Amino acid sequence: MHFKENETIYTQIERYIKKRIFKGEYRPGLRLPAIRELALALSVNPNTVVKAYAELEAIGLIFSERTNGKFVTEDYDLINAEKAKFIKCEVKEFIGQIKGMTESEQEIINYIKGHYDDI
Amino acid sequence: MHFKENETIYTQIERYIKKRIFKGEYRPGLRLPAIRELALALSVNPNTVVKAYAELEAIGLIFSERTNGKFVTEDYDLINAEKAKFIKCEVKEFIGQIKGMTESEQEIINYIKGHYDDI
Amino acid sequence: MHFKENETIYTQIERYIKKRIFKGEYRPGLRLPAIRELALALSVNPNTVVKAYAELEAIGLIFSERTNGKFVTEDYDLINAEKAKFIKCEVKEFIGQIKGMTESEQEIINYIKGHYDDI
Amino acid sequence: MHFKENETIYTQIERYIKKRIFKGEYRPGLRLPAIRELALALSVNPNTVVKAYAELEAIGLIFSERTNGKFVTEDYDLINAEKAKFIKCEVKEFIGQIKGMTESEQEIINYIKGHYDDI
DNA sequence: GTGGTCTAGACCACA
DNA sequence: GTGGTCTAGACCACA
Repeated sequence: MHFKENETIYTQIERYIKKRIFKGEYRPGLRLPAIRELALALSVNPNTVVKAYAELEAIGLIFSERTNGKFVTEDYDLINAEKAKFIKCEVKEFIGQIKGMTESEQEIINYIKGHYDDI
Repeated sequence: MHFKENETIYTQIERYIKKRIFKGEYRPGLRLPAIRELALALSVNPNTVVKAYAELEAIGLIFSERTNGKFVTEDYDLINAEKAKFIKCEVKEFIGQIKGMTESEQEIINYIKGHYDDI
Repeated sequence: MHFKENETIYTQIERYIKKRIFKGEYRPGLRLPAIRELALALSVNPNTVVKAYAELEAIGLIFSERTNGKFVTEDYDLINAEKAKFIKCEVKEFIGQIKGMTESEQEIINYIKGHYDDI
Repeated sequence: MHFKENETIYTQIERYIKKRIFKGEYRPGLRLPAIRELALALSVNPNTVVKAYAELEAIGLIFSERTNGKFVTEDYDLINAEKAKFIKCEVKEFIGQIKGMTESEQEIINYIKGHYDDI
C-alpha cells in the first residue's frame, strides 16, 4: 500500500479497511488482521493502526474482543448504511471537484466511461 | 470557505485557486487576490496563503511580478494540460474509491446522474 | 458477571470475592470455588483467577491448603477490619467524586435514597 | 494529582476535567489548559492528555479550535445532561459496592454523614 | 506557542 | 500471541 502525502496515514488505513468491509472482502464476523501484523504489512507504526481501528470501532463497523482481536460487525444494516453514506459522500465530493470545469453531466460520464477500466 | 480537517489548509486553498483558474473564473493574466486580502477572506494566516501561492507558482499556473502581485499564467497550453491532468486524477481517484463496491460502471453513472444537480 | 473495561479483570474478581466474604455469602472456613471452576464460570483464563486469589491470600482473607483448595479465613477480626476499611474507602471515594457538584450533604443523601432500591 | 494504579491514567484525567466542568470551575467557553502544559503539571506524557481530551471531545464536552486550543462547550444542556448521568452513575456504583454489606439504607447514609467533612 | 501525527519501543493484562 | 497504555521525542501545519 502506498500512502498519499497530505492526508493522515491513519485515515487512509481506516478507509482502506472500510472499503474492504463494504466490498465484502472482510465479511461480517471476520477477524481483522492483528494490529502488529497489519502495521508490519503496511510499514507503519502499530499505534497508527491502533488509531485507525479505534475510529472504525467508534463508528461501530468493528468491535474488540479483549486479547482476541478485532472483528467486523455483524450488524448488516449498519454496514449497508455506512456504505451508502460513503458512496454518496464520494460522489458528492467528486462532482463538487469536477463540476463547472466540464460543460455537462454528459461529459463527466464520458470521462468515467473512458477511464473505468484503467483501474 | 470551510476547510476539511485532515488535509492541510494550504493544499485546500491551492486546489481552490486551481479550480477557479480551470473554470475560467480567474482568467489568464488576471491579478490574483492579494495575500492579506485572501487570508482575511478565508480567516487564515497570511503565511498559509503564501504557501498555497508558492505551490501554484512552482507548477507555473501563476507568476509573480515583484511588488505588483501574483497573476494567472497566460500559457493556455499549460492551463489546459494541468486541467486535463486534474480531471483525470479526480476521475481515477473517484473510480478507485467506488469500484468494487457497486456492481457496474452503469451503477456509478446512475449515482452521478442522481446527484449531479445536488451540488 | 460482566467486567468493566479499564480496570484489570483480576482486581474485579478480587473485589467480587471480597464482597461475598464481607456479605457473609462466603462464610469463614468455607472452601472457595476451585480455580478452574470459577474461571469457567467467569469465562476467564485460570491464570487470572490465580492472580485474584493470590492477592486475597496476601491480605489474609483467604488461605491455601496445599492440594485441598482455598478457604475463607476464620479470623473474624481481620474480616471485620477489612470490611470496615473497604466501606470507608468506598464512601470516601464516592464523596470525593460527587462533592462540590451538589450543593450539600443532604442532596447526596437524597440521591442515594432515590436510587437505593434500583440496585 | 495522584493517579490510582489499576485505572488508566487517561480516564482519570478525563474524569478530572469532567468534574471541573460539572463543578463550574471550568466554565462554558473557557479555554482548557494547553496539552503540554497540563501534561507537565501532571507529570504525564502529552499523548496521554491528548487521549483524555479526545474522549471529552467525542462526548462533546469540549471542542477544538485548530492551533488555538481546546474549549469547554457552551451547550449548557449537554453539560447538565452529562452531569446528571455522571452523578447517577456514581451513586449506582456506590450503592452497588456497599449494598448487602450494611444492614440498611440508613446505615449507608450514616456512613456518609460520618465522613462527608473528611474530604 | 498551539494542536496533530507519527515513530520506536517498553511494559502490562490476558489467553 | 493478542490488544492497551504509556513514554520520549520528533516533525509538521498553523497563528
